[in-house]
Amino acid sequence: MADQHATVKGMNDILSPEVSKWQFVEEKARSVLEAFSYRELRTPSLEYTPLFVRSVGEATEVVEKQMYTFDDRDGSSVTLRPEGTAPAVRAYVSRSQWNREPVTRWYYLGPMFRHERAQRGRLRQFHQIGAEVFGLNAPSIDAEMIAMLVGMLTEFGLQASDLSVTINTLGEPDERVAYREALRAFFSQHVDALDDDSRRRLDTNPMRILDSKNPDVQTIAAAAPILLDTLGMASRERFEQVRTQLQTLGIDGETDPRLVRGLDYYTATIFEIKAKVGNLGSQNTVCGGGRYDRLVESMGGAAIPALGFGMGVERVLLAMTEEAESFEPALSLFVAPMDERARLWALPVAHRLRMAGIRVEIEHRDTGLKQQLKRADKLKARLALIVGDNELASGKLALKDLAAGKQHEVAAADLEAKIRQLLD
RNA sequence: GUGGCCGUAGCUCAACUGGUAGAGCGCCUGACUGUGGCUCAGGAGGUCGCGGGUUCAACCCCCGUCGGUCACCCCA
Repeated sequence: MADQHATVKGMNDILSPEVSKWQFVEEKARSVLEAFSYRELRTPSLEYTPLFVRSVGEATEVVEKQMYTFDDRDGSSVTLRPEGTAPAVRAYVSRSQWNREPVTRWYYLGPMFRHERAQRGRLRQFHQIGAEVFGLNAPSIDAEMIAMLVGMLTEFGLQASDLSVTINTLGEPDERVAYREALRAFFSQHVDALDDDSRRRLDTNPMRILDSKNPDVQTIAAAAPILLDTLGMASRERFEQVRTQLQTLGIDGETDPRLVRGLDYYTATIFEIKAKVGNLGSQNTVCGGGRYDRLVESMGGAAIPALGFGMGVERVLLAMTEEAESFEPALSLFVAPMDERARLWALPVAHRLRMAGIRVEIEHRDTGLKQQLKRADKLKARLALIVGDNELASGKLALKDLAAGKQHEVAAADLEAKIRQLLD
């Protein structure tokens, strides 16, 4: 397949009927987000490289080896966005949004790019539905967002019982730094028992050792200090309030003290939702996010707290077990002209119906009625309009209800009304 | 980035562990000339992912490459 028709590895065409499932998810997502008072934000796909290096973090996997970075023609380094928060923050800061609006809720929907080893649920061009809230730091907004996500996934047709919500808190940056040192000290005592990955993380990000899947490392990690225990009263109380309010909203989120995030900007509450159903492989995290209370300020803005999430559209689609075909829109009417003259007469009729919002297909090829009805059937048309010499002569059109097998004689003037009546 | 498995018609797969490819579904056409879904009969469609090697001979063996997939890693 490495020919001139190949797509770039990990990047796919999306066509019907699959695209119908995409549209369904996108429409549902939009309506839920709009209901929660978010407005859409559209940012460029390409940004100057330092934006991601500074916000996502220099030592993160994403920045170190997954970004599509190249020199633009003028020599400046640019990067295809690997995630949506940094561009949103850039947009927020660049127009001093906090001066215009104390609380900003933005959502976005679009392709992200990460050069990873592709597998099921992990593409190089993948799509995220995401949102950011700037200017709020009450625990209730954290709970609101998580509950909204569960609600959105439910709207997609997933059962709440098939989702698992995990939450944790990373505390404030200074608390995190202290904890990191504590962990480093702890694991340093057990260096001999650590695998290579974990040893490497001892320097770069000791918190990641905690969610190692190596059983030996897990045994040691079980005795490691717990972040939550080391946090100050304020952080712990805040987290407790998030948990309580989540319960109020009917969400039973499980606290996982080992949950960490791979992007550096996160603070305080972080969360993840996994889907336990569908065709997801090991990549079953459907969405994740958290607070990033220092990012706006560190990007040159005011000290504005914020939080956000990213949801992987491909993964949501895999979790949804319904066939893509079932999301395909039905064809309302197939117009079958018997010959050139009939087609000439029928085309403007079809045009008017289409402009009236009815989904209509008309045969443009010279083919017999039998073939046309077969085609109508294939297209799952609800109705067929037969136009031939008889109809043109009598002025009575033949409108056939394909499912019922009943044919109706209709005057041209009554056509639209009759169609709407039969479609109900 | 590391390791395993896989790659044959549009789709799902088959071809005695070497002798130059088949089925089902789908698609097209027809079964007395203006009526579909069922049935029947025909038909089109494959450089066996690509390149190289071994061999008298390769879809089947070897190497490389591209793609997919699973696990690790990472994350949405």
